[in-house]
Amino acid sequence: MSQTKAEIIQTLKAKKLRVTPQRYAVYANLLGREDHPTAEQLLKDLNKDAPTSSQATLYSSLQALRNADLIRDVIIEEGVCRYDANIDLHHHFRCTKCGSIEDVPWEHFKQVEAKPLRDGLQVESYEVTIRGICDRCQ
Amino acid sequence: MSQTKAEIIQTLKAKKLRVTPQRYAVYANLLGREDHPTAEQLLKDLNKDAPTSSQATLYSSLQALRNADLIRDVIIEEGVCRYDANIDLHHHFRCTKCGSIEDVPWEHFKQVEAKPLRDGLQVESYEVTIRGICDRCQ
DNA sequence: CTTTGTGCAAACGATTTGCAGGATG
DNA sequence: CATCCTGCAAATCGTTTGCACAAAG
Repeated sequence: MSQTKAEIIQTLKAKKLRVTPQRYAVYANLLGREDHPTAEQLLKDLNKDAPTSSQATLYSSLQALRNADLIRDVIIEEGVCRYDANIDLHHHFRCTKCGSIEDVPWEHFKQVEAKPLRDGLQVESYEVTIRGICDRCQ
Repeated sequence: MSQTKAEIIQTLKAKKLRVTPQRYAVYANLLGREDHPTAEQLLKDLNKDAPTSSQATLYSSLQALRNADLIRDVIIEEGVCRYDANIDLHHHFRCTKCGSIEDVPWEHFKQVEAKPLRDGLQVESYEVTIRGICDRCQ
């Protein structure tokens, strides 16, 4: 999963995205974490040491990366959108106590697809969302 | 599923909710439909013929009904919350073209629960979200 | 008559947008 | 050097809140 700076830049170029420091920083940051941050958390982290991106630019970077299928939204709680640089199929677990979210490997619910849906519905994708208490919060 | 006015009022009282015309209207409306409306859609429908509820009251009614476990949120798309008077376990299908949402019976993915999650995670609930194209949009 | 709900309007938080200047390819 | 990006501030959208009045039990 870990990519070098040059590799990340290559990925962006391959998607025909202009490589700016802000856009690079957003994508590199998301690639380096698995906690599905909100825009606010992401922005705080990006600007932790030195100012890196404004709020407006962050949202525009996220939109560009999403359109290029490099990241995806995670809609799992009300009001906020979370972002995920893992675009492989997977499910999510959300702790109802601390709100943390973690990936659940696709294989965990592989059997789901076995069951066909009623005729007339064309399925594009599906995903299992699990809610519960995580290790730390027990 | 269909309930008489008296039955609905009984349900509200049983949950120790004060029965106001607004609260009754919201719950009765949600019981009478299966399309998981947003607050905006609900409000428009409630006030279609005669003014029934203000926006602020609608949200407060929804909150009261949710706290009483008579309705539940459906978080399936960005930015808006949808409401559902069907509190039985079930899954959801969302049409990526028209945005409509429909229920998928619990039995459809009954097999999901067979698979145990890793130790340390305590599961409270889970739900499958399917995205695709509905009958009308094909 | 005590408690809780209602409706208005203002407040709020997350995200989007218009626009002038700046950086990228 | 044409195109696209950035950052600021204002705008927008869904939802929440403060408060004076009204209705429910």
